[in-house]
Amino acid sequence: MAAPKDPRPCSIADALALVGEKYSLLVLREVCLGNGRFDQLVRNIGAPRDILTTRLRRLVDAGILAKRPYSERPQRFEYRPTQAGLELEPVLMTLMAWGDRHLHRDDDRPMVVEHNCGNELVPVVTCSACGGQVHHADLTAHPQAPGWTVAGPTAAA
Amino acid sequence: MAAPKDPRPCSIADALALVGEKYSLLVLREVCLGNGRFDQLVRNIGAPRDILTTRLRRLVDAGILAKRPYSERPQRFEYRPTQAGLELEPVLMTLMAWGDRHLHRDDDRPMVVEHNCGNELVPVVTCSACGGQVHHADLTAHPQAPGWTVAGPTAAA
DNA sequence: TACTAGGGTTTGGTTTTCCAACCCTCACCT
DNA sequence: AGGTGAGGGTTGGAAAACCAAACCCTAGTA
Repeated sequence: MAAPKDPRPCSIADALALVGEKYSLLVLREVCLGNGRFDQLVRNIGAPRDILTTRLRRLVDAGILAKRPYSERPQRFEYRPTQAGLELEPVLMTLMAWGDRHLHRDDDRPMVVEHNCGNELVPVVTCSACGGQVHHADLTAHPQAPGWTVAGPTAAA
Repeated sequence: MAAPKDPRPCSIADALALVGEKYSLLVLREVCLGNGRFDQLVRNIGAPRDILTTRLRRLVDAGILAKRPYSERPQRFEYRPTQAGLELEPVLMTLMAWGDRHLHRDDDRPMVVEHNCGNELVPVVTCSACGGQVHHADLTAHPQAPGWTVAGPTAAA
C-alpha cells in the first residue's frame, strides 16, 4: 500500500513545480525571443515587478535561465535560457499551436513562427522510435512506483 | 506608440489562462489516464477538494473536459477529456519528457509511457512541414500585432 | 542641477489557496 | 430500523500569493 496522503509521483508534476507558477512560462517565452531584460519582461508579460523578481530567481536557481551582465558600470543584467531552458521551448510551441487551434479559430493568430525549412512552423509531437504522431489512443501508461495504477485507456467524451 | 499597458498578445498566454492554474494540467493528466472521478482526482493529485471543484468547473466550461454520469441513482459523475483536452496530451508528454531528462537523471522515472509501435515513448516535437526536429536556432518569430517585435515593443522607428 | 533609464526592493492591501471539518444522498449490511 | 461507508461536494478561517504604486540606487545626459 502506498503512502495514503502523497500524490502520484510524476515528472509532469515535478516540471510544473518549477515552471508551472503564473508567468514562469511567459518569462521563458520572452527570454527565448531574446527579450531578457527586466523591464522588457515587465512590459511584454504584464507581470508585477516583484513577482517577476521571484520568478527570475527561481528559474535561475533551477538552471533554466542564466543571469549575465551585458554592461559593467552601470551594472546591467540580462536573462538568457540555458540548455535546459531551450529544451522547454518545444513545450511552448506545442502549447501555442493548441491555443492557435482552439482559441483563435478565425485566423487571428497573435504570432507566427517560421521554421528554417522555409515553412510556417506547425509543431507535431511524434514518437522518436517510430516517427508516428502521438495520439492518445496509442499510449499506455506504466507507473513505476508501487501502489499506483491507471484505469486503462480512455476514449474522448 | 503601442498601448503601453497591455502585455504581448500570445496564444501561449491564452492557453495558460485556461490550463495554467495550479493543478489544472494534473487534472488533465489523471483524466487522460482514465481516473476521472472526484475522489480519484483528490487522491492522485493531492489537491484540496474545493480547488479541484473550481478547476473542474473551469475546464468543463472551457470545453477541455466533459462531465458525464456513469450512474443514475446514486448519481455519480466522471470527468473525461474532450477532443480539445486530448489534444493537450502531447503537451503533457513533452513536459514529462523534459522532467524525466532534467529532474530524474538517475533513471528513477516515475512513469513510463508505451507507444503502440511497441517502444517506450520518447516524444519529439517536429515541424509538420519538413519533419525535422524543432530546435531553438531554427525558429524565427513573427508577431502579427502592430507594435510588437521580438526585440521589444514599439521599436523606435 | 535636473532628468532619464535600468534593475530592482518595499509597502500595504486584495485575492487565492490551503486545510480540516462538515453536509447530503444513496447503497449496503445487520 | 440503524449503522457504516463511498461519492461529491460546500463552508470558514488562516496562510500564502498576488498586485499596484511608490521608493531606492547607480550611472549617464542635458
